[in-house]
Amino acid sequence: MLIGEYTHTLDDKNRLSMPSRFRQEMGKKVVVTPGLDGCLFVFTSSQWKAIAERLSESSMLQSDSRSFNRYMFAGAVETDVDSIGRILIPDFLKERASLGSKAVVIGVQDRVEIWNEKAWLEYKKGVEKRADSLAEKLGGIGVL
Amino acid sequence: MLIGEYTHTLDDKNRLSMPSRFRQEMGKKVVVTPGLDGCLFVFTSSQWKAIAERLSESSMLQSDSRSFNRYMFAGAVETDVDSIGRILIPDFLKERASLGSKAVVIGVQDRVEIWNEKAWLEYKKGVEKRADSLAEKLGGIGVL
DNA sequence: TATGTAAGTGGGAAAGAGTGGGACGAACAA
DNA sequence: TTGTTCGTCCCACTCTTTCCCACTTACATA
Repeated sequence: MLIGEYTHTLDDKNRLSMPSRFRQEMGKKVVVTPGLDGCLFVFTSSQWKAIAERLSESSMLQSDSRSFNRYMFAGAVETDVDSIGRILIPDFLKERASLGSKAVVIGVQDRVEIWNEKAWLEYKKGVEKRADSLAEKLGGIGVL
Repeated sequence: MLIGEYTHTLDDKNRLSMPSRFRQEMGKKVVVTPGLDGCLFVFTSSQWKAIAERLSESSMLQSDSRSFNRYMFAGAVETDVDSIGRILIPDFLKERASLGSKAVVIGVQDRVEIWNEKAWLEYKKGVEKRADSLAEKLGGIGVL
C-alpha cells in the first residue's frame, strides 16, 4: 500500500527520487502519465497494461476516443527506476505538471502521484476545508 | 507499446528520425498515410495489411467508405527505415500535414503519428482542457 | 554523544541518439 | 556519350542521455 507525502528535488537532469518506502512495490519499470487535476500518475508496468487494454477497446475512428487515447499514450513514458530509486521525468511531462526544482510525491493507495509543490499545497488546503462536507457526501453513498 | 512524444527535425532531404524507442517495434519497412485530425499515420507493414483488409471489408457500395478508402490508399506510401532509424516523408504528405523543419512524433499504443509542431500543441491544449470530462464520458477506465 | 547505516543529491565518464554532410550510382537531358 | 541532377546510402560529429560512483544529511542505535 502506497501512502504518505514526500518532497523531493527534481535535479538538472530531470531525475526524481522515489520515496524508499515505495520502491519495492513500484518495481524496476514504471509508466508516468499525465494525471487528473494537474498532477502526474506513476503506474507499475502491470497496472499500465490493464489501462492500455481498456483504452484499446475504443475505436480509432471515433474522435473522442482518439483524443483521449492520444492524451494518455502520447503523454505516457515508460522509464526505468535507476539503481538508487530515481525515475526520469521527460520535459513535456515536467511542463504539463508545472514541476520546478521541487516536486511532491504522494502515495494514493495503489498509485503514486507527482505534484507541483504549490499546487499540492493549495489542493490540500482546498480539500481540508471541504473535508467535512466531502465526508458527508461520501457517507451518503455508503463509502465509510 | 508505442508511447511518448518526441520533437525531431525534418531535414532538407525530408528525412525524419524515429524515436529510438520505437525502432524495434516499427521494423525496417513502414507505411505512411494521411491520418485524421491533420496528422500522418505510420504503420508497420503487418499492421497496414490488417488495416487494409478491414477497410476492404467495408462495402464498396457505400459512398462514404469508398471515399475513405481512396483517402487512405491513394495517400499511402511504403518507405524503408534507414540504417539509423530515419524515414523519408514525400513532399505531398509533408504538405498534407503542413510539416515544417520540426515535426512531433508521438506513439499512440500501436501506431505512430506525425504532427506539425504547432498543430500538436494546440490539439494537446484542447484535449487537456477536456481530459477530465472525456475520462468520465468514456467511462471508468479502472484505475482512473 | 559518537558511530554506523540508509536515503537523497550531485557530478563525471561512457555510450547512444540525432543531425548534417558527402559520396556513389541511376536516370534524364543535351 | 557526356554532363547534370536527383535520390539513396553511409559516415562522422556533436549533443544528450544513461550509468556509475561519491558525498552529505538524517536517523537510529549503542
